[in-house]
Amino acid sequence: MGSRGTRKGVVDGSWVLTAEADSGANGRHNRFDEVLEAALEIFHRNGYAGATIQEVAAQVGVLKGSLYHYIDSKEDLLAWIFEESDRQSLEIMDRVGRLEAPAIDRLRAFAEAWALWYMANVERAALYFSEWRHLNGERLEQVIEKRRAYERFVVDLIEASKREGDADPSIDPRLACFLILAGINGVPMWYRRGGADSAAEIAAIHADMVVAVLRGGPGRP
Amino acid sequence: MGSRGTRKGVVDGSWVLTAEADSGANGRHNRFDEVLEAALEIFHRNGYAGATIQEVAAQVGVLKGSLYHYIDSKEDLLAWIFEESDRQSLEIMDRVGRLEAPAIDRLRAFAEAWALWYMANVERAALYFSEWRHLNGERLEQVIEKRRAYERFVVDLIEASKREGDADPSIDPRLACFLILAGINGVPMWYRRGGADSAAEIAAIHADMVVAVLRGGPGRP
Amino acid sequence: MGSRGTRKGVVDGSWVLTAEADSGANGRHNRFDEVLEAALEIFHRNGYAGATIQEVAAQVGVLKGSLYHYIDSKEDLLAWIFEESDRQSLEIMDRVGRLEAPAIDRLRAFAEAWALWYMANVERAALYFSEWRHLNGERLEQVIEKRRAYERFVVDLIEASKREGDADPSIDPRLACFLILAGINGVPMWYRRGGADSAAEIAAIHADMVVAVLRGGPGRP
Amino acid sequence: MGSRGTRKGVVDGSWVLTAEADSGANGRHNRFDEVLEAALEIFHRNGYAGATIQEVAAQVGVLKGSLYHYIDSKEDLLAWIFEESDRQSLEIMDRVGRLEAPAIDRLRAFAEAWALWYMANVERAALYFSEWRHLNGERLEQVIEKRRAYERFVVDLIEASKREGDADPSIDPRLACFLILAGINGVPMWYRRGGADSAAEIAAIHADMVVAVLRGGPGRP
DNA sequence: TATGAATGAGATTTCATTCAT
DNA sequence: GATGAATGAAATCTCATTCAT
Repeated sequence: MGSRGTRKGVVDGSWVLTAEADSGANGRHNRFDEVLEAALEIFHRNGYAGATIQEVAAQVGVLKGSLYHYIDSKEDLLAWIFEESDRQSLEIMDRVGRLEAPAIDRLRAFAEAWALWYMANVERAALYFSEWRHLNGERLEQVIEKRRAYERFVVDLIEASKREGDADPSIDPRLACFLILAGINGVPMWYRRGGADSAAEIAAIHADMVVAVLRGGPGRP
Repeated sequence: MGSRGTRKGVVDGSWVLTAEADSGANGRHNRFDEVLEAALEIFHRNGYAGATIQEVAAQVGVLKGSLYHYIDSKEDLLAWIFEESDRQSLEIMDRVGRLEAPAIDRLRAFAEAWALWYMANVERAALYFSEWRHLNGERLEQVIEKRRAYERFVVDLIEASKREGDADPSIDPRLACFLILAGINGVPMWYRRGGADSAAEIAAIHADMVVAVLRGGPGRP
Repeated sequence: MGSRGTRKGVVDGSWVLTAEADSGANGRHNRFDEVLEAALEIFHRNGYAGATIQEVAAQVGVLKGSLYHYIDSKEDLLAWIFEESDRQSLEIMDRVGRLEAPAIDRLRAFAEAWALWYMANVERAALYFSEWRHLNGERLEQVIEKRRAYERFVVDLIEASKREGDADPSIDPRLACFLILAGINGVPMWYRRGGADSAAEIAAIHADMVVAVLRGGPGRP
Repeated sequence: MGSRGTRKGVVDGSWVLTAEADSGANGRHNRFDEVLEAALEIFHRNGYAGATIQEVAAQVGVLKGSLYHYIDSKEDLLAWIFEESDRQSLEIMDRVGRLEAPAIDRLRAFAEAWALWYMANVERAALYFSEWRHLNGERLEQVIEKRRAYERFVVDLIEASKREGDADPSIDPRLACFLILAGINGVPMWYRRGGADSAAEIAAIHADMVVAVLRGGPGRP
């Protein structure tokens, strides 16, 4: 319980609503951001391949030809959406990385923050994990590299937890890592903002699970 | 561990590899099944919208026009793939439903069976949960209806567990339900058949987590 | 009135129902005739270009590939249908040509017979005049040649009528000819076999009109 | 003869050449009209089903894909062509409907105007009566409904003529109606603009026939 | 004869993208 | 910046035709 209190510190921040709130906050709500937001919504609704530039343009309120004042290609839209997602993800890692606490607590903080971010940015997060294969060339490589960095970050935390005696030594760090990163992925299938279950509650459950699995709980005789 | 032995009984069956193994077993490897398998692979690789009939045809080894001997539309391919998935999902529910055991054990059996099926049929399962929106009309309604039936099945088990005193009374059944159903969804992001971690091991971990969360254990102070 | 009695002689004959009744009469109702009948119906329903071999095959009750035991191409179907129509048209000219009567009476007989044939074979006749352009090469030339022969036949009758003093000398024979041949063309738009107005009645009206126009009557002050 | 002079009043108007002449007259020759004109020509030449979008595009001078800037489907082209035809037909009825004259004279005016329109717009008119079956759904129903309205208009005129004592009481109004409407249908088979027989002459003959048949002339003892 | 799988050409349609205005 | 016409490549789908069984 006490630990949860401290975790608040981690997740407390404007970043939770970053994407949407940000642009509005400082009036820089320019056309380019509008385009990215429209693309985010449309891509989430129909998938990247199933979405059309025409739909994005309609969402913005311009004709499709006009979109090309802001982008060079459809893939640009996806890439720029991902860039913002990268920034937000990085911020989570930064905050957690700066915590002064046992590795297991930082892991819990990370799991919870991750889940919270996911739920506060369902469209963005879902896109981030399901549509990356539609990038090409260098961009694709960058995305894969970013994924590896996340993995290394979490794996390091897990191994630290094991060294500190807070995690079952038999735990496979990669497996546990993906449990944390990907376990929340099913959320968009059912999570509705403002539903009965608060995002905070769900995030806590997710973090509990992660810690329980790492500790190797009584559930495993 | 012993409990795992008995669980084997539940999940032990040809169904785990049903779709793929079946047709190969007895030379009835007809063209139509080949077409569905090819579509499954291509759709999984590129997504339904990003995949082309041309690619499916090439995978089968015929010209694109020839595919229309077997289907009426691209959507048909998706629908028929889903039909088989429905059949397989239903079988899991049937097997679990016929178990004579406390609800919490049946839940665990279900969670494990679900995860095992998922990993034995990663492409199929991933498709099942990510591409259903590309169906239209009545087919879309049917898919949604099927989803509701799964949900009801699991929710009922959870509520029975609560009545039988094996689950934390404060658990929200819907939330727990989606934990079971969707928690495994992230798996395709990283699971590789034949990797170091056996599917059975992963499924057991998943089942453990589910039960731990339902019991509300020491993991939640 | 008396003239109508003699006309009976002209139109009285099996040819009125030729196409359909014939094949049934002598049991030679073979598959090939069935195919032509099916094609006639389908081509009439959807037009030649709009009809598919598949539809014709379904009407016959075989698969489309099987049709090619009877034909070499889709165009063959049209050509053979036209061949039968040619035969039937020729028979009308023959019968009229053998009549011993003033030209104007033979013209009337022809107009009436023509209309009667048209109404007894609406599908065939409508096809005959609307789909000939879909023939190619020599077949197209033949059809056009046949049309010219009809025209000459009628034009000759009209000129004879003029010589015999039964037709207005100022009448343009070609114009009158087409009046006779084409004037009945609109019939399929509204004629329904077995309707209140008997085919005989309609044919008589048509013949009346033709003669009235040729005579140049009091209708033209 | 004098009566023909007054009839001029009915048919005298730009509408005779409306479609084609109009757009050219005032330079507002926009692309959309060009597309419709091209489609009209191509559809008339090959039939709707036998014509290709490719051919229409070539006639306009753009690539086939570009046509979809103006239409949503090939059927749209047909539908829009028909819409213009509807407008023109309606105008004829309007003009005739506003005439102050005995019903039989209005009928004659209608028959003549109808024939004149037909000959001034052969392609359009032929299409109007031969290709309507290729429309679907609501559009098909609308066309059928329009046809019924024409019929009612003419039937009403015929019945009025009977009441006014100018038409043979034994005439079947529906039959006579179709005589007027459909009797001119065969024209495209042989009429060539600028031929020896002026459109006006042919229209007059058609009107004569119609009136003669309605009056029940000496041709019918 | 009949089947049904396959072909291959071509039809309609879609859509990212360009560009003159 | 914005428009809308146009492009061109490619996608889905159709269909007459062939052919081994």
